[in-house]
Amino acid sequence: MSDSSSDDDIALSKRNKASLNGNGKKRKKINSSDDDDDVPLSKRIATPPASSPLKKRKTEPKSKSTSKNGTSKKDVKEEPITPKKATVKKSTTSPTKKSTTASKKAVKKDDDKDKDKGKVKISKVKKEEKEDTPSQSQQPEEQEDEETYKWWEAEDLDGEVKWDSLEHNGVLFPPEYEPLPSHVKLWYSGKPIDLPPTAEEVAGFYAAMLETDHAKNEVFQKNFFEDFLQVIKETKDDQLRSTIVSFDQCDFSKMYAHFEQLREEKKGLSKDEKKRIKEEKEKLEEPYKTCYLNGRAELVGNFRVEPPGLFRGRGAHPKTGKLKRRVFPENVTLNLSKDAKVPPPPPGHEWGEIRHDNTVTWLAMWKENIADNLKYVRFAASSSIKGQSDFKKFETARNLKNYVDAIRKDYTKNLKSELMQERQLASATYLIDKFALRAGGEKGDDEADTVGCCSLRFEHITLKPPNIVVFDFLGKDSIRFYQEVEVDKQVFKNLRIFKKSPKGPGDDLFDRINPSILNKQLQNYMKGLTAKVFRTYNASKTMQDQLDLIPNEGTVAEKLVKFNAANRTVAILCNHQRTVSKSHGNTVQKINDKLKEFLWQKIRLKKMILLLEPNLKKKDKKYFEEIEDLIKEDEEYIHDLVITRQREQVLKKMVRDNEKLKSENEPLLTEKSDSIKEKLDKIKELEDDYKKELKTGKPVMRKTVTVEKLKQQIETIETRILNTTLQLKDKEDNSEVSLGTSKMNYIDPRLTVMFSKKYDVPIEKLFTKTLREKFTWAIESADKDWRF
DNA sequence: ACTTCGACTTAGTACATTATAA
DNA sequence: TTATAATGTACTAAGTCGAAGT
Repeated sequence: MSDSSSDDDIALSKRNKASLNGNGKKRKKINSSDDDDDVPLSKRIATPPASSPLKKRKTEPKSKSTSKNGTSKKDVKEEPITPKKATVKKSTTSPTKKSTTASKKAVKKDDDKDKDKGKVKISKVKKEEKEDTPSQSQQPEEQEDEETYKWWEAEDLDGEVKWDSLEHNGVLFPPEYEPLPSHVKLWYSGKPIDLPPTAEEVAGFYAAMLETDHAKNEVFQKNFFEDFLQVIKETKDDQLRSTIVSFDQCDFSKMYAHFEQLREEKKGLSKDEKKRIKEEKEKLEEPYKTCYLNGRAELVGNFRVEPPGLFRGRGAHPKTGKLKRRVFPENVTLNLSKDAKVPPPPPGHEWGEIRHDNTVTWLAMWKENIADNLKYVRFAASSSIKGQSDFKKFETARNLKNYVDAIRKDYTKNLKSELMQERQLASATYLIDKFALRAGGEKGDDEADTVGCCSLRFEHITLKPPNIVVFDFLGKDSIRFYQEVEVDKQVFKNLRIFKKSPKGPGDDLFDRINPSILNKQLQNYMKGLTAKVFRTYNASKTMQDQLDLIPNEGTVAEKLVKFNAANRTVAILCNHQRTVSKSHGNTVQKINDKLKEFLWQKIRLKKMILLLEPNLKKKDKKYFEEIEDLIKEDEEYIHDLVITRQREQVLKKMVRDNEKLKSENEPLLTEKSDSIKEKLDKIKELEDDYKKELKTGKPVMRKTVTVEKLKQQIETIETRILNTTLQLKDKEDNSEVSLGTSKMNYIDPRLTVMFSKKYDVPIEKLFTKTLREKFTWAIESADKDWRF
């Protein structure tokens, strides 16, 4: 069992195979999507091709042990940080002194009062009445009720130092592994196997995912199994080691079934019990949720250490399925004030490192073992520190409008530059500006092969004279970017040059530039300008323009629809997608059936009118024209639909009633029971009527009606048809577009606030609670006339 | 000059909760 | 009231970008 060393080979042999031509570092990968040659526009191909699309959702038991593990957590929380009383920071602390040394990190952290940042004025000092109850009980509620710190009314900070004091209670570790009950085992070669807990845990990770697409992915299986073998090796159980050698012999289904059962049980819990469990969980988390930044309470974002599991890489990630190992306190570095109390590590453990670096904003950090990346515990999105940088981001983007004309003019000119590098820079900037591409840094062979602007390769664009470019590549998260667009003539020419031989598939389109060069160039125009600013700028600009088109009229619901439509144009610009839910096809089918049925009803009613007054047909030809639209097959189909549905309803109700009767020990109903039979007979009668109708083409009328009434009914149905049609269209339009990402990251929230105020649409309809908290600064600072 | 590292933002998906239809 | 669909949140992977390292 070679361990890690072999990762690379496995990792998608297919993909790397191709890479030879071009210079060494270039990767090649021509068919990112073997199987989807003609996927409809912008359909993602990230997901593994095979796999049955209609699989019902399987949830994998997240981490085993539903139980309240008994680990040490509690001990830890015994002393949450003391509420640090109000630290009234004098508003005017040393006004700006420019941070002297440019970059020394960690140099000036801690408490020397003369930080550079200075000038944060506290507009409202929070008082903490709780001070006398030092321990656990500082409830967030109380604190929330107090005035929150309005940093946006304070002066800005600018500089290296991010805080003056920082206190927190560390991080929450996942519960220890609890071995499965003895009757649940991994089976191998048809026999149950005893696994030591560490190995069983890993097997369980896979078992829990058995019905997911991941588990069916070969790379995933390979990576998982390799690491599984490695863990077995680490157990030093030589016999076991020699037993388990082949993935194909492993049968995880028993374990899977067990997890399913646990899930069911959990679902079946009574309300009270669920509530109790939840409360317990909250209590456990309590101490970690809040920290103190410069003496003020702030929420922590991800205070939970990521639990071990199998790495779920997106797209064709070479490392997908590898074991993400458990993180121990020894792996964790905490960051807090020098004079802050260091939270006690879980009993029997030590913290890896304690740091006091006030030039960064993370509270804790550890290194993950898949790609050796750092993972951070940070402040929540609603925190002042995040809010400030968010604000800054939008102000930078907003500032771009003062420069964008010049920049565009320049790059248009430079499209013809004699210098290849300049020409490439100009062309790349054009693409970023026009199509909202990302910068596109280099990626390694041990990552999914995705690209952005600077890393576009030969095969990612196709040129169609005179000036059409077809983009087709996988971007961030392996989301497909497919667009057929018209471009500037000169850009088209340039792209053709950039593709000229000897370049071929696998070669970089922009071989003279990279994001670093590009950004450096952009900085010349404006401080803080980088490639990603264009995405923010263009997104917000687009939103502003779209909102400007909306008339201030109609109901709230109508205005909301328009707002969402504007939001959608932005999402489409940024290529924000989501997978269509596997039930989507079904849903659409259902709606279509509904529509058909409405139509049928309508026509049927019209026929009735004619039965009552045949001469109307000549009088109002148009009105009755559509009767011909209904073809026999459809009619039959709908009859069947209606009849089947009614029967099912009756039977379903019977089943439900029976459950009640059963518990009361009453005799059960059957299809023979009088009440049921009566209903069924009626349906049968209806069915016969329909059959007759089908033959004669004349609806059977059992009740007396008037033409007036029928016309009225028709009208009702018509509005229903209209509504349903709209609903369907909306659903289709939206099914693969994700509005959330742009709302959260790209559209200046002040635009949304402006819309809310100007159009009188409650902000609750536009921002969810979390977004309202994140964007409090915008809600309080923008008015109805605000402009991006 | 280029690569790697560190810290931060952006992103889709899995799961939980709430709203709506039946 | 219950089943299902829509919406919202938690989670963590995957980007960007500046600075350190070589």
